[in-house]
Amino acid sequence: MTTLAALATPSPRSACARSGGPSYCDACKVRPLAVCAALEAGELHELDAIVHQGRVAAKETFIHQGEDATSVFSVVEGTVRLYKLLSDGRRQIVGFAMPGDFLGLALHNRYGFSADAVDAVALCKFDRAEFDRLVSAKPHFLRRLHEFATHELVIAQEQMTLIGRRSAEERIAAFLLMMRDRWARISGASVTVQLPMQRLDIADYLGLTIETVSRTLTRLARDRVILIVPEAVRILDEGRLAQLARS
Amino acid sequence: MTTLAALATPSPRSACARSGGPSYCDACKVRPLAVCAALEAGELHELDAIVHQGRVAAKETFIHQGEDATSVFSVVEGTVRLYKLLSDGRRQIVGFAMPGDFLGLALHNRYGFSADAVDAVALCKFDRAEFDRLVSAKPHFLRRLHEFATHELVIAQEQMTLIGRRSAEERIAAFLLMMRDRWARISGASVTVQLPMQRLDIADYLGLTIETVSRTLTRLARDRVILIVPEAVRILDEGRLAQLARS
DNA sequence: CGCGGCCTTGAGAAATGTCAACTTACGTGG
DNA sequence: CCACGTAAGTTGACATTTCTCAAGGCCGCG
Repeated sequence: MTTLAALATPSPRSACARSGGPSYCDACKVRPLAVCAALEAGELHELDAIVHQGRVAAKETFIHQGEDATSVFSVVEGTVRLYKLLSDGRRQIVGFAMPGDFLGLALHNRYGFSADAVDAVALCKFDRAEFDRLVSAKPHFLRRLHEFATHELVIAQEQMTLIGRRSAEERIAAFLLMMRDRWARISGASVTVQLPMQRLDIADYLGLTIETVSRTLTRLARDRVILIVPEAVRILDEGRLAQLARS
Repeated sequence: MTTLAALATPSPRSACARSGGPSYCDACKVRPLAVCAALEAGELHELDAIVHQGRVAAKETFIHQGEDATSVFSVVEGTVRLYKLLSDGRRQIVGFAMPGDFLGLALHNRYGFSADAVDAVALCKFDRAEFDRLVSAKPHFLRRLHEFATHELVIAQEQMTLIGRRSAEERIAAFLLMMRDRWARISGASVTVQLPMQRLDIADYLGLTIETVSRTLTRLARDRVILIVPEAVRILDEGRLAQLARS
């Protein structure tokens, strides 16, 4: 139910998404994408020594906005939604974290957002203090973390522009292309864009309502720009979609 | 007209906002707020050796979205607006930079936004390569930069929530309180909130139109929550304003 | 004094939100 | 294996906020 309890597999000192065999981060499938890529083979065991591998079931919350930020995470598998809640229940999803993404940048040691697993998620969890110690000892690791933060900031600024200045159709088109590109980095290009999150999540990410998302997707499908399939969307007319997103 | 030309005062190796006397960063009025605070007295001369002090007149653009990110900046005086332009002229202001703020976080060495001076701006400019060299040599400086980036990210996420999920009135109220708090850090608390930017800037920051901003401010003034004065707003009923912002 | 930039105000339009009904898919238990 | 219940998604009718367009006011500056 809470952060730690949600991380079912206890296995401390286990590997970062190891695929059997000796438990070391060097077997990790997402390492090239993750922050860990900054560490060389010889340094990996230091990370290995403090990592806790975990799984979070779909819909479980493992970061609670406002709580003490005692851990940081690296997503190995699945999709995570990061969001802020207003007192009256309105929600803004500030990002989706996917394999390779780093979670836990926090100010004043408090989480600024909550995080749920969208589908089944596997992640590497680190105690913040231990992680910090490692980061302090390795400037190139800190540099990579800083690159990740900078990247996040750039994405956030683009998201502001999307939400603040673009129409519903433009937002949806841009969202689909963004998801396609993100999956492409992780698992290769495809015209089928996996959408593990539900309509409500898309709505709350784009600053729209679920009905507007549904109607807009339906319209794009009617116009043969996309094909809606369960858990995904197939892009039929990439040029048109890109045009809608730029506009 | 362009980045470098706009930085009128040539004076290389001058101080970061020095107030007369020997030209060194240790006379800088905003140093405690700026990234430079991470450097100790003994290290300051290294920064001093690569800083170029500059001034940018109101409305001049000194960072152009998409161009090579050859410099980074620290704002000393005045207000800067950072924005993204869409091809059809729509604009989203992604932030206002004020004294102590750091500018120039960039991905792939391209600026992701443009930046203009809102009023007369004084800033410290650094060649990115030289700055990077200094950062690489001083992990505690990198750490401070990372803290700044993290802070920016937190702000950006709040801004997303503001734009994506709050009404015009809530946005305006939150904006006024944010500006008040930012000025408080720089120059002390006051019920008079300086607003150096024009209505159009506020609108483009909050994802609204200038008319909606104007109407909303007028309404708040009519309800005696604020008093509108030239270049500023006086907060009359802080409780009410905070309530509107939270809601 | 008159012009131009900025701001305000009003009237009507448009995009998106709200509310409600209905469909579809899926898992559970009879 | 079917019936039911529930969660997610879609669609329609209508409401509301915000935008758009247009006019007018204020004020500093030439």
